[in-house]
Amino acid sequence: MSKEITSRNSDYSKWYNDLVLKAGLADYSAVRGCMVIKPYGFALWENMRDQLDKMFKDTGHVNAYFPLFVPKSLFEAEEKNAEGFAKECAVVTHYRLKADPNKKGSLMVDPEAKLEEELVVRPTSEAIIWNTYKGWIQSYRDLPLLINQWANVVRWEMRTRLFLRTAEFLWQEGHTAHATEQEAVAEAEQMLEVYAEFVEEWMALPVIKGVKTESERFAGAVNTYCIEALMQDGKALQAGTSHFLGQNFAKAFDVKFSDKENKLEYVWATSWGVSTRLIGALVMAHSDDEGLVLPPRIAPLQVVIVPIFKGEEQKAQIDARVGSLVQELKKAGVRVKYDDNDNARPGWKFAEYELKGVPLRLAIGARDLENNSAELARRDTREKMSVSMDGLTDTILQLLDDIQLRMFAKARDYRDAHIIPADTMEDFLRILDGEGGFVSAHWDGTAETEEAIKEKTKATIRCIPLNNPEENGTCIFSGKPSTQRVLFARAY
RNA sequence: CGGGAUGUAGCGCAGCCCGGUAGCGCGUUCGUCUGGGGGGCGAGAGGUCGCAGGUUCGAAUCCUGUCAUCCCGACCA
Repeated sequence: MSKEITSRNSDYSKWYNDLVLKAGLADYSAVRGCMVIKPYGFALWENMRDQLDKMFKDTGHVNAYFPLFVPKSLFEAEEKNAEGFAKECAVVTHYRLKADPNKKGSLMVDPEAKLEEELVVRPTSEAIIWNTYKGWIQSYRDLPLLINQWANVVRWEMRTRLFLRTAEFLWQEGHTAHATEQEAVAEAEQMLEVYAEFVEEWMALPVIKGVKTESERFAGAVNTYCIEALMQDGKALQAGTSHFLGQNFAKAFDVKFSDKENKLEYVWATSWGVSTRLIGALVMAHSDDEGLVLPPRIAPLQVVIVPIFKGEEQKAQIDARVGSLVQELKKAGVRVKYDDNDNARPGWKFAEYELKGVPLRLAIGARDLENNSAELARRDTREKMSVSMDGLTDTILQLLDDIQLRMFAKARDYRDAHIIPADTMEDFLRILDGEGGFVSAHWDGTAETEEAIKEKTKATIRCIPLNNPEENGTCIFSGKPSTQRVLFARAY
């Protein structure tokens, strides 16, 4: 009907856009490259954010907030980082508008209000944060400093896509300072584990933990850890990154501390982040041609109850039955909605809640009242069953758990079936041009080869998996000796 | 920044080639019958045709410019 969505087969990109727009996650805005996150999409982000925030705090971090603007002189202090982001920075040059004398009703930038120093709108906050940390850290007793911030950042992208790449996006960025290298490395690894746990257990999305190659590494980092997920179209998506920054920022911003021997040392740093991009990953990994499929643990709504009735009398009976059930479910911590809006009919509601990916739908009508039953439909398998009203809360709790596990298992099976070894460039390309996925291949370790393969196949090295087995072989491209396979894929 | 496409009612589109004052579906409003998979019937409301110029007696339609968005590339989380 009016909410037909494009099928995955006919046009995957269009399917994704349709889903995001029609399920009410986001909307385009009047600003090029920037989107509006609508209430339903934001509710999803809130659930993700709340859980991540809890996990950060459980690992000893605290939240703070740093400015949106970074003076250019600070921004350029860490050279590699500045260079890496320079091409996509929005810059504030003036601080005032005035009426345009040549055009009535229009405003113009006041040329007399030019800033002495331009302000860079943060593409990431290392610069302003390390400039601040300098004043906070004197002694080893001030360490470690474990701070996270929830913020927006701006990266002026040429080409944008809802959630996956927008000019402005929401994220969290953790920035930590440590007395020793080992401690900082451990922190970066720990946060990678936190991300992996969150994405797998809450978003039901299996990930591969790994390390980036030098050319894919965060600008200014010594080492970049990442979690990589696989979408249904066979393309990979970086779901989160955690960086060991060494002493690069400490040196650039002169952040030193006195150690126990009263020697001055530069501190060791990490930073780590995930963004609203995760919502894009969630959509592309689980959803189907009917709409979103959301994992119960982060679904804004877990259960929707739809009454089916003729006349006020039946409606009142259903209300009474549902009322106590809703109370019970809420007490059990279930996010439930009783949709008794009489403006939409049951069939319409069924389709609408499927589009929105609500994990469970309960329909109750006159027949059910007689039989003390209800019709329960699960979104992931689209399976419908008649269940007893007795013990229904337990039935629902169990099903929600089952959906969560099943969604993960399904995504994991798909992912596992799409990690394919290749030993020739012919195989390599055949896999990518076919169903896609990760191609596990030997690489000689040089940036030149990596670049050449990218040029030829559009595939990049997504990561060198953690605990990657040693295996002697020859580079798939250059034929030079190699000690391990790495994962290639076309990526978002 | 290069290539392609689109802008007409809240949404999706037709009309444009061949100029004559705007139409369809969905939604919406009212009434009614309805209700277990996106309802039926009847009656309404709703549009300076993205914006600015130009050609013409007359422009949604032709011309020029401009803005915006989407898709494909180069860049990136």
